[in-house]
Amino acid sequence: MADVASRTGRPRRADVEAAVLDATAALVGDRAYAQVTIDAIAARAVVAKTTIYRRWSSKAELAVDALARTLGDPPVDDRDGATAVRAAVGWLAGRVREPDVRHLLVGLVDEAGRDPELRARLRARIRDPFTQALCERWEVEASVVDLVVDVVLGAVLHRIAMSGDIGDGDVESVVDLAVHALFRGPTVSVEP
Amino acid sequence: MADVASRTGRPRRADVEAAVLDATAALVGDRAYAQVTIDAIAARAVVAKTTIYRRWSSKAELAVDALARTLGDPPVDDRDGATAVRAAVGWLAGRVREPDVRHLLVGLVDEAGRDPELRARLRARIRDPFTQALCERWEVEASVVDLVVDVVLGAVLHRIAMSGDIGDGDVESVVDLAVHALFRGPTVSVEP
Amino acid sequence: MADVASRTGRPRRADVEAAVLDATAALVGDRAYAQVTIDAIAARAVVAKTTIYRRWSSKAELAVDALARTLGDPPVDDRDGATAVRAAVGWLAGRVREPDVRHLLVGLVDEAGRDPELRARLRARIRDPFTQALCERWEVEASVVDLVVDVVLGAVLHRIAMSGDIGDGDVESVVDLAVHALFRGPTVSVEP
Amino acid sequence: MADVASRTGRPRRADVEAAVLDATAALVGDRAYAQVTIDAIAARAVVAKTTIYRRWSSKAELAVDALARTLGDPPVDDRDGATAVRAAVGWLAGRVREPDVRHLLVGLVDEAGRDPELRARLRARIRDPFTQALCERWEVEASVVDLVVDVVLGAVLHRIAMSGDIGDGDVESVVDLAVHALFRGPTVSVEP
DNA sequence: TTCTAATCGAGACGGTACGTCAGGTCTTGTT
DNA sequence: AACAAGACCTGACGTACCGTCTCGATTAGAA
Repeated sequence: MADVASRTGRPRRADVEAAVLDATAALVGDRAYAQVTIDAIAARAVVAKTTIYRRWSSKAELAVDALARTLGDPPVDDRDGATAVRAAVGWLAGRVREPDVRHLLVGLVDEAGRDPELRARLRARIRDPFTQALCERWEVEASVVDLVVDVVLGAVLHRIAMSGDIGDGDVESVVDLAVHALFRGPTVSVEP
Repeated sequence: MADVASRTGRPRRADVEAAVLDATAALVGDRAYAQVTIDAIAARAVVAKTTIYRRWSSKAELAVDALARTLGDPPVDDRDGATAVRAAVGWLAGRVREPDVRHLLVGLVDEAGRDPELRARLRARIRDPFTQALCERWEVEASVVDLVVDVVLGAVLHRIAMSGDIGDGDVESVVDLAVHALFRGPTVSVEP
Repeated sequence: MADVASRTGRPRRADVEAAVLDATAALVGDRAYAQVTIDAIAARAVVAKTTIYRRWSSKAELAVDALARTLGDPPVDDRDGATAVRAAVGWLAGRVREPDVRHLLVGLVDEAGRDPELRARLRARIRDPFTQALCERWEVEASVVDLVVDVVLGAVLHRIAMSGDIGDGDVESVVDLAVHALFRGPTVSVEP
Repeated sequence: MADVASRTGRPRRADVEAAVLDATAALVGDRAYAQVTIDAIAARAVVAKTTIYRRWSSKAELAVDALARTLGDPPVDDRDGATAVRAAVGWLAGRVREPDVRHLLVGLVDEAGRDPELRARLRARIRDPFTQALCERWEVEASVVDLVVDVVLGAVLHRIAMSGDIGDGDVESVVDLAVHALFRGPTVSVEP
């Protein structure tokens, strides 16, 4: 979406964006993203379908923004480095277990496979902000954090997709695994 | 599918199954799972659509079988325990990077989120055989292997979905991470 | 539409065509053709929209068939030449005054202006059969009959479009005018 | 349209009306009335869509005015009564053969069927002026002229709609037919 | 050999969502 | 006020795919 509004013409309704994104998140909390129709989103947001297509060129773009909004930012944490990082990663893992975040992310991962632009958008809006937030506060390398994020998100999503759910213990395990790699470095091979 | 062929009536063509599964894998190698239509599969396999639906009740079920067939079995390995296990997990990670396996799996993960039966089928045909193969030959607990598989598959898939590709080094990292957990136990440090 | 049904595959439902054409005529009796939606026709005929589009490539083609069916054939007439011809033309004029025939014809005339194929279809299905029926029974030239038909239909339609209705006397006048030309020849100029 | 300009506020641009009507006529010369969008007219007239809707309440009203402007008035003719009347009717027939006049009229006829106000407007702006011009100069009854006009316009339009074009001879025939009725009276022979 | 029952090919069918388009209304800032 | 620009709502469009169905034509084993 354009960052600068054009100077002329009727300005865009300011509340439309939030209404549509919230409607999307709400509907996606009940059923999977593929089951949520643009018409249903429009109806719930009390907005015309054409208004949605004027702002987002596809369902996927809309989903990225809805995900970014629903996901939110990790809570601030003043504790010691390792502890705080672990908390942040754990928060992310917890968010992905929620139905709305999960449904959006899974649906997008499916479509991202066939759309490079969507991938870039997904990185820019979802992963990068989280990674940056961590890097700004503690001394960690961005590329390593990216991998940690992918491991955590991927593992949790895949586990739920395969088993319908994931236990608290398994989430802990995955987070531990990833954070351990983050600090010790990921190349701790089993062989001597 | 029926295990026993009925005694009367025209017998089913024996070569149909392989032709359809191969056609599915071939088409899914080029485009994403959602882009591959049943009609296209039927046309490529030179088979009627009805013939497909007589054997598989839905596109998803067909995809599971196609995935199982395309994925194949891990190569036999006579080496020492830890080394062989790592090789097996590494082989799995390598297979998931291939477009056909990846597209099928991602598409199925999407649908599995809203279909418990599909989840069960997916576990039974894809994850369990692999887990069993490992458990039979080496002393590892099934539930731990399951988690390792989910971590590896999920991480690799998610990485590719986010970045379009995954480097050899990152694959190594993920496999190391997972195998390390497999032997040390995943509960490295739940408490701070 | 294809005259010969293909030998293979599920045969087309025989009653669909009549149901759709009747539904079209019925709906077009109430409102103008442009106001009648394909969805409404499908709903009234208890048929899927796709089924309609399988048989008719556009709303206009459907309308031509609906018009041909609704219009019907001129009643048989054993009387003397001139009298019978006048009766036939009068019958045509009377039919065009009916809302369903009128709405269909006006809507088609509008679209025919931008579609040569539709024009040909319109001639073949509507005007030619009527002209032929007259030529077969009495000694009249086809091209002259065509012109007479165009004069009668055009005049009645235009009159109704301009005034909302046309009186019985005016219909008589138009028919007389046209039939007079038919027998005396149209080139009876006012000048000597 | 308002007859008196209000005293306060910015005065209306005087050249807008002509620009819009000309743009309409020009666009309608190429494609059919239904294919010409208000946005296209606005763009061609270098005028905002709101400016158009401030003057005309609908596309149809605009089209009526555009038609009246494009059609123009019959040329003055000082010859003897019958000859001049025939020339005037012939001029009208000739004008209707032009693409712009024809497209506008056909499109309006379609819409007039469902809109009584449009019918009245069409009569007042198109048919009545022509009829009056004839009545003022020669001794003919208005209602008869109206019928003649409807016959000529209807016949020519319908002929073109059915055949794509109309030959000069056929136009002559139609005009002769109509004018003949005008002078002899239309009730040549209602009874057999 | 004839009968029987299931398979196969071909394609019609119902249903659901898609993304687009045009008419007409409304809301800004500018003249 | 009028105007330019463009957002907005409404309603219909024609398309695509899924999964079901109905035919005629096969193709075996059973009677």
